[in-house]
Amino acid sequence: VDRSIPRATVARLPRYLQYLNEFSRPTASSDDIAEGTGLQAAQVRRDLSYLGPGGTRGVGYEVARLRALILRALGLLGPVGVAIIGAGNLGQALAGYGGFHERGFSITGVYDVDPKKVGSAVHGHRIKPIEDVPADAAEGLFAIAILATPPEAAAAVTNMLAAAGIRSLLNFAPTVIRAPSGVEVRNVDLSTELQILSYYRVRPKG
Amino acid sequence: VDRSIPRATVARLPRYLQYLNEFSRPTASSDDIAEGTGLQAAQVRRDLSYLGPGGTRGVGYEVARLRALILRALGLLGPVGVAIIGAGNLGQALAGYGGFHERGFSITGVYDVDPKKVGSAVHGHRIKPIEDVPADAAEGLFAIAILATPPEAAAAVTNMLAAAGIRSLLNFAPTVIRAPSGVEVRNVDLSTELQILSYYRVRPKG
DNA sequence: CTCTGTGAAACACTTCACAGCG
DNA sequence: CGCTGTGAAGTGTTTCACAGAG
Repeated sequence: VDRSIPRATVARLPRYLQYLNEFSRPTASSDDIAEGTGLQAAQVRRDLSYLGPGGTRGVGYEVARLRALILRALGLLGPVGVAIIGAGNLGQALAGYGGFHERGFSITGVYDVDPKKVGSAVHGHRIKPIEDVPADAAEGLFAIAILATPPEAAAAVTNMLAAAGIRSLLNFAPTVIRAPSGVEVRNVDLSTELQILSYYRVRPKG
Repeated sequence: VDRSIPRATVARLPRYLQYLNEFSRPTASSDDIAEGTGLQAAQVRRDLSYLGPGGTRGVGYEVARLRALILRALGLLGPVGVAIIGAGNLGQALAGYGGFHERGFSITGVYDVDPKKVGSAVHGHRIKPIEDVPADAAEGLFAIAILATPPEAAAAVTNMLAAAGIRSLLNFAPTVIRAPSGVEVRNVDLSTELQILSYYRVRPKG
């Protein structure tokens, strides 16, 4: 039996979770979920089938149970530690994002190179020196790192994190990061998104 | 001849553009680009082939020409107007992002519901009332809208924009948006990204 | 010889359509 | 009867491997 879930399905699981959080009735059918998320009912059923049998034929999926199944599949049984690298504008804004705890994450550190920033606090998190990253990572303090550095620094920081055993990176710096092997990198870049949208503006439904 | 470009390729074009911007030599081979972006050389060639013949066998792609081809394919011949809906924390931060002009976009308006905010300015952009959106959109002032509203407001704003003929939305609100037909929506959500990364933290290389 | 551009094969993902459970 | 779960078909994407241009 292959226990792994297709990448495309993994990318949709958070969407189901989000929808289920706002769902009021105790059970939801694949049609309900499809309707609410804008996906096909067949796709919803296929996706959820990877989590193991979770529904009741003739009824649908028990919402509370399905939520738990998705959280377990995503590895969100307990809080997951997240480090923010870079305490500039963006890093500080991210540190202030209130939804971390509620969604199963906790900020375990905010790091910066600038000695003038180190020691001060943003949104209740003391800023630590970047040199502390390897030790904190090795200690298992955090499992995911958010890169909020200037683009020039991103490559060096990536290597430092990879060497320290961190395998999950969320990159906000507008630069191409070559993922070291075994490391999963997700890029979130405003310009990239706008450029993609620009294509579909001219050529709808490509 | 089918002139349309596969979605997966469109999503990678900005990455090529970013890489080419930092490339110093006058010509780049598919191996160079693959090396720099972390993709396969065959994929680079296939992607670029959708732009029409652009390379020289035995040499590679002329960087300046290739950049122009990609920009044209993305519909970025002249500046594209972008509206920011919602002048809260996030909306203000986005309005301050300096890279818009350089990347071919220009902010044509920042809109908010709150009468107390309307009239004041953020980063040089006067905040307009949300009621102005339909008229401004109809006038062709902007072609892409960035949603930076609270999640409760996102659905209503989406409908308003769709009715006004806007077909490209970048949604930063952490909520599920059902795209009206013909409208391309891209979601950028921190929690979603972290949840996906959490999966690969537990199960590398899925 | 180097490197592009592309048929063809391989792979991944989505959708259809329906057997069969509750 | 309503709905799940899934073979099988359909579609989209990636990779291989090489003919042929420069």
